[in-house]
Amino acid sequence: MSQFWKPGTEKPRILEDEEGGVVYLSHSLSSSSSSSSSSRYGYASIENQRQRLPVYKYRSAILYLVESHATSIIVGETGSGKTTQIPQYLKEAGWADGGRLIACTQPRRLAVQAVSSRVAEEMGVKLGEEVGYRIRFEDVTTPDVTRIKFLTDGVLLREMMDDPLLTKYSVIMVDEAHERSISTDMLLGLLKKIQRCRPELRLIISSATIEVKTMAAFFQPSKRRRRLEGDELGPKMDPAILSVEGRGFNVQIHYVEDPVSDYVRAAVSTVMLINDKEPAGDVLVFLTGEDDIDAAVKMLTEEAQNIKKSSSGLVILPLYSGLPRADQELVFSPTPRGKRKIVISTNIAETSLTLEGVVYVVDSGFSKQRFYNPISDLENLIVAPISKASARQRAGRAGRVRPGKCYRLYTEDYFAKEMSVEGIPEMQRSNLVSCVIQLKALGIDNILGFDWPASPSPEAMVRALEVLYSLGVLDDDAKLTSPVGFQIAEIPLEPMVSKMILSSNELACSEEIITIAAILSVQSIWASGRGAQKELDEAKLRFAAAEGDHVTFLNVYKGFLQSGKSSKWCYTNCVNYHAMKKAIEVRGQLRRIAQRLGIVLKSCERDMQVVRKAVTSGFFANACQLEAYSHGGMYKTIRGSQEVYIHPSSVLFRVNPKWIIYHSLVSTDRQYMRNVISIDPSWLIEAAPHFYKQRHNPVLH
DNA sequence: GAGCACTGC
Repeated sequence: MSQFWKPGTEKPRILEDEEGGVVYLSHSLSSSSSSSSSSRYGYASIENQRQRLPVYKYRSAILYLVESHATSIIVGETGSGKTTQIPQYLKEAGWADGGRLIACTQPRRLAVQAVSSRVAEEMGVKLGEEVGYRIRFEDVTTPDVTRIKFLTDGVLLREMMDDPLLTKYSVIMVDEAHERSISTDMLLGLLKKIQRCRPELRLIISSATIEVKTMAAFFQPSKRRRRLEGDELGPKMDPAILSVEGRGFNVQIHYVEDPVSDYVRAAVSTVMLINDKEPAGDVLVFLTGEDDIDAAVKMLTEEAQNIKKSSSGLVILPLYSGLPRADQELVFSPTPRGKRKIVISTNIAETSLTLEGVVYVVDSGFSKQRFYNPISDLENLIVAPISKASARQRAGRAGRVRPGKCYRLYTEDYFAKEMSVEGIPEMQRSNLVSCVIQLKALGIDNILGFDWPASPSPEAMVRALEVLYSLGVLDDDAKLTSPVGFQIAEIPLEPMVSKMILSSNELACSEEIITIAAILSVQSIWASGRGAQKELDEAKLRFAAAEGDHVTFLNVYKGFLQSGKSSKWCYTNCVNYHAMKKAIEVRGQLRRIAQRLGIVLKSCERDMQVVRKAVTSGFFANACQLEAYSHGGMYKTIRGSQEVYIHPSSVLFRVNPKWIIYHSLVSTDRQYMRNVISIDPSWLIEAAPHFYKQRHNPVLH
């Protein structure tokens, strides 16, 4: 065993850049690696395996930085082992002594589960004891026993509602911070605030991109604060930066010489070229969405049939999240001997899923990205160029098993000069209603002055404040109202859905509304079509309610319960069994929360008018009136006179009631309303007098 | 008669 640095002993040799207050560690200075030279095929103990990870060389440096700096930023490519090893190093160094906890957050649930079970295995303990995890619905930890806890960043944000200073934790490691999700950014902003009250708390920000200057600048204390701190004992407030190399193989990058006009066609011919010229190895193609992917699969299948050479066999598989589970799993099956697997995927393969055996990547340079317009309050999905960071991540997918190649369907000049370094943080591309209410609930009064890693536009924040005001969540001073505001903040759903649940109490239909809220929170309860469109439409008719989609959901739920929650029943009725199971889980959680908030669980039996009124109380802002019968029924929103249409998947498509409320809009060539319910316009003034009366709406008066 | 990049509480 090599000697590790312990607090109080001589520090390891590290270069310090006092000017910027940033610590760099050059590779040559790192402590000697004790990576074992035993054959990689031979037996290696867990300890040996741990020591072979690139991060191991930096063990004492990391512990030194964490001891001496309030915030350490660790840059490490995939395969460095930072996620599994750093929490263990911290525990070994005593950071979990005295009943304290080490936290490590992840953006995704699956990662939380995978990483925690790996770490438990390495430590030789039972998952849920010394090492545990927590995600929504699953708290696999034991109080006073668990020392290392993996959790989603969303869960840690929720934990702050009960314990605003997160006092249980001695170190919090925020992993995958480069992804810049809304909850990661919120967490970073809040952790920076917590640090001021808890100087003993240590933060580790873990990022895969080299561009960490902005992150370091964010955690840099202001000059004034630094003066105040003076020479006090304790960690330096200046963030430290440490870079750890990854363990990926080299990936050779190829660019096109001239820009391509049709990236689907270009992707297909590139795959054919790889198949023709390159040795065995699977291919991963990044396109933007279902349409692109289906087109590419079709073209490739045709081309492959045309050549039909003796040995050339392609296994062509699409991959996107909307694909039925069984089809998704096909991409993980081993490639048959003599065949080449071609996976054509969305961004899901960039971060969420890892495919082994990929040696060639084809990168279109585009992905679908969400953009939010605070003026129209609309979120749109738009095909947009990816960032350099994304391009690098995609390329890295080719180097997991052996040296690979990445074919970029854009020019080198474009990559160098036009591609942005990093993507726009999600915070700046989204509706902020949920985010703002959560900050308010944590006592952040000055939302416009909140110190974010990347500030959203003032327009977006003002819009969120307006919506929350109209829902009665905020008062004239933009403070959370009591009890409504606090209750809505407590419910882990969009505020408009939460408002609907609160109103269901007075309307005595909480059981029905909670069912609707649960079903709206899962992707879709209908089995995705794939050639069975007719069956799906027929199945929908069996459940269809004249009132609209929300009431239809209640019928499906009733049928599912009567079948004994049968998967066979789901199959024959084109209902997605997994989605129903998830909805039932969410429903259980919501019932518990509702009870805690004093909502009486009560069914309205067959009275659907109260159900529609409850929906109206949350979604009054989405009310529309039928204007014309063109294109199957053109509606206009009452609020903004925006032209909208009922989505053909709705049970009210072509039924066209005069007044409806929609749950959400999808924007394509038109604005389509998904999940609509018919209402009586008089309910609007009843539900939101301030919202509709102040506008002197001629339609309603 | 059309479509859902990806997450999360």
